[in-house]
Formats: sequence, C-alpha cells, structure tokens
Amino acid sequence: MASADPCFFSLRDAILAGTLAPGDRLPPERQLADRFGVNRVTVRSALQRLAAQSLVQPRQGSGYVVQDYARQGGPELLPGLAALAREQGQTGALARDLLLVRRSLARGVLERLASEPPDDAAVAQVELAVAQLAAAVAQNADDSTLADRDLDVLRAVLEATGSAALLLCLNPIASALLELPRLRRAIYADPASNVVGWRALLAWLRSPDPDGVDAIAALLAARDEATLLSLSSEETP
Amino acid sequence: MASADPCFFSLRDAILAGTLAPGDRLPPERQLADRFGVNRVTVRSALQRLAAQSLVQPRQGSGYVVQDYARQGGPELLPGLAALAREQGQTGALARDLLLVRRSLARGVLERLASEPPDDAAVAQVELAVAQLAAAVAQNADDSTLADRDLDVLRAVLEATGSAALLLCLNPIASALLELPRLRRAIYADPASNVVGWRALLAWLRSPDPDGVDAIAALLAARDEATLLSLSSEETP
DNA sequence: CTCAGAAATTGGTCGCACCAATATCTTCTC
DNA sequence: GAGAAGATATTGGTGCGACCAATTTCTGAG
Repeated sequence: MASADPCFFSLRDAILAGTLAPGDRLPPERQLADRFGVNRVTVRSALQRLAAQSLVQPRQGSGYVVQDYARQGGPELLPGLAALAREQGQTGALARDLLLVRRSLARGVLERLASEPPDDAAVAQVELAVAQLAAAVAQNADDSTLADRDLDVLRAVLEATGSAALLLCLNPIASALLELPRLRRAIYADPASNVVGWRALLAWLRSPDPDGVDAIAALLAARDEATLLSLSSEETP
Repeated sequence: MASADPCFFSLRDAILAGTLAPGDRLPPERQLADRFGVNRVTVRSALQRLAAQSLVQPRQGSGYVVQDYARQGGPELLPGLAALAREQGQTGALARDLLLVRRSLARGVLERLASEPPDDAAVAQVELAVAQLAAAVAQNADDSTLADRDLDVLRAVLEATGSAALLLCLNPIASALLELPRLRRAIYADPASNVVGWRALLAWLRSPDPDGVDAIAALLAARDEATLLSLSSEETP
C-alpha cells in the first residue's frame, strides 16, 4: 500500500536542495516506479504534483526535465523550502525574507486603505479578529493558536481591501511561517506587544490617512526587527 | 484521445467563478469520467491538479470538497483569475491589485538593498538587463518581448538581494500580468519612460541609501498610476 | 429511538495494454 | 565518409478492469 508521498517528497527535496539541477532529466516513470517499489500510476501522481509546482516539466517521448524553480516556481514552494532550511538549521535568512514579504504586503494594504477607506463592516471584522487574538493571549494559548489568530487579523485587514491578489499572496507566506516553529515562537515571544501593534493599526483603520502609513509601517518593521533578534538569541543555546 | 485539460479547466472555472461554492462536494470520479467522456485516470489527473492548487480536497470514501481558495489558495491562481476577468471584461480591479503587489514587493526589495548594498556583480546584472530592455525598446519590439525584458530587470534586482522568497512571490504576479494583454499594453504605452524609471533605480543601486527608498517608491507608484490611467482610457473605445 | 453491524459509496493503488511524441539507431544515397 | 531518410526503441499519455481502504448510509436488533 505504498503511497505517492515518499516519491514526491524525495524528488522534491532533491530539486529544492539542488541535487537535481535545472535541465537535468529525471529517470523514466517506469524506472522510478521500480526504484520506489510502487506502481507507475502512483509515480505519475507524484510527478504531476511536481509539475503543478513548476519543479519539473513532462515532455512526451523525452522525459521529465527539472525546471529552475527560482524562475518558474511560486511561493507555494516556500513551506517546503522552510522545512528544508529547518532540517539544516539555517532558518535565519529565510525567516528574514518571509517577514520582509509579509511586511511589504502589509504596507501595500495600508496604501490601498489610505486611498480607499474600508467600510464599517470590514473594520468591525478586524476589530473582532483583534479581540479574539487578545483573548487567546489572555488565556496563554500555545503559539500555534496565537499564530492562527494573528493570521486571522491580517486576513481580515486584507479582506477589508476586497483584493483577492493580496490575500492569495499572503496565504503561502503564512503557511511557510507556520513551518518554522522557532520563528513562530519568536513572533510571539511577547504576545502583548503584538496586540498593541494591531490595536494601533486598528485605530488608524478607523480614520485612515496617508500620513499615518509610514508610522504604521515603521511599527511593523520594528516588530519584525525584534522578532529576528529574539530568533537569533535563541540560536546559540 | 480526450485530454485532461477540458475537465480541469471546466471545474476550475466553476470554482473560481463561484458556481461551485466552498463546502460543495464534487460529483464522484466515476461520474465525472462519464460526463466528460474520458477515463477515470484522466479525471483523477485533473482533480489532482485542482487539489494541488488548493481548490478541492479529496476525502477518501466521501468525495472531493470545494475549498475556499481565498483562504487556502496561493497566487498561482492569479493567472486563472486574470483569464476569467478578461473574458468578463472586468480587468480593472485585478490589474490594480497586481500592480499594487508588484510595487509592494519592489519596495520591500529596496528596503533590503538599502540595509545590505548588493555586490558589484549583481549590480552589473541589473545593468545588463536594463541595457537589453533599452535595446528592445529602441527596436520597437512587441509588448510581449518588452514585458519579458522588463521582468528580467525586476528579476535581476530581486536576485541582487539573494532572497528566494521575494523571487517566488513575484513569479506568479508576473505570469498573471502577462495574462492581461490590455494591461501589458498599458504598461508599455510609453516604453521610454519605463527605461528612465529603471535607470533611476539603477543609479540608486550603485549607492543605495535609505533616504532614496521613498523617492524610488514614489516613482514606481506614479508609473503604475499612469499605467492604470492608460488602461481605463482604453476601456471606452 | 439508539446504536452496532452490514452494505454501498467513493477515493487510492495496482497491473497491463495501447497510443502518441520524441530520441536513437540503421541504412541508403551521394 | 557524410548526410539524410526511414525504421526502431524509448518515454510520457490514456484506457480498462480489478481490488483495497476509508467513509457514509442503510438495516435491524435491542
């Protein structure tokens, strides 16, 4: 009852790690099936998943060619890269990048909201999400729960813009963040200050003015800075 | 010799358009195979592609449930959404969002580069990309070529940061932009000014200082503003 | 009415056959 | 001997039928 997962992850990790370089050709399906001890159908299932992530490209009659995921791939690869980085203990650089992207998207949202203030219902949604986060903090919830609540807040803010593109870009970033337990802990090393930050954003949301964008952005940047500090201090022990 | 594509696109569009709402269950594989006149293997191939994009989730014994792509999906859905919006002639909102995300990511890059100036080799790469774009403009290349060259510039800038996350986030945005021909034309309505903009960024790159970030960001924003104006003026005729 | 167990439904895997596109080798021509 | 046209082998794509595993639904005993 061998599953398709081992085949998928084995090949995926080999590509992400660079063991299989762009331009390389994979062994033929029948051979892979033999090697992994599964049926060709199962191998094909795994290969199709790889192709869906732009990691390989099938060429009938020729074989599967490894793609350059840096040029073709999307952020859905980030969770996998995060898991890989974690195994190798090199999460620092990736964590910094993820926070940067998140912050950048957040700033984009602020600019949008400054020019088009959200309606009251949307603000109420954000308010609710912040309240639930605060409640979770008060109950000393585990950081997994806190992360979920925190993401709900950000999601509510994004939904206030009515922009699908922003939401879709954030989702994989969020998933990748959750793949890095240490980063998750670092983000919530000081849960209370997180709530304070969101409350500041909420206050701005109620009367959004362009001048406030920089202030909020600076606040988010400072928060990420603190997170990274907390993360690096945790590296040594 | 029916292919998996019709099945895939039919279901995908139904989900993106909302005809199939989150929580709905798809007809069973065998029934879909019958309806589309293909084998179950082919249907499974299409369904696995949908699952890879978080549009559906298979549940053994139960069926496929439609997911809420706004919460689960990633930006790899944007090209599909773009194609759908184009058919309905409602590209304006999506175009604006795409430009916003692109601009936001670009600003994130600037901040990173301001704190960590790129090495000379990376700057040279950007220089080369700008030169090739300028050459294409001088030759009056079609906007498809221009778009590619333009993206190469942005890619070179991102690579200067050495950040995989930023690159992976940009890729699907770029693909989605290319799915909107009108937007593509609007971006290159005035190719020369594009080159000017990149040259300004290039100049900043050679001696990046934090104070210049806002200036470049404003320049990018103005550029997008002009693009949207050009796009909306094209709508009426 | 409740709940345990049987039956039906449905996705997951297997094995084999055949088709279509590509790559490689063979053979013929010059 | 070099190049080109055709034959052969390789390799991904699809079809068919079967069985397994998880879930749901139906059935009947209490």
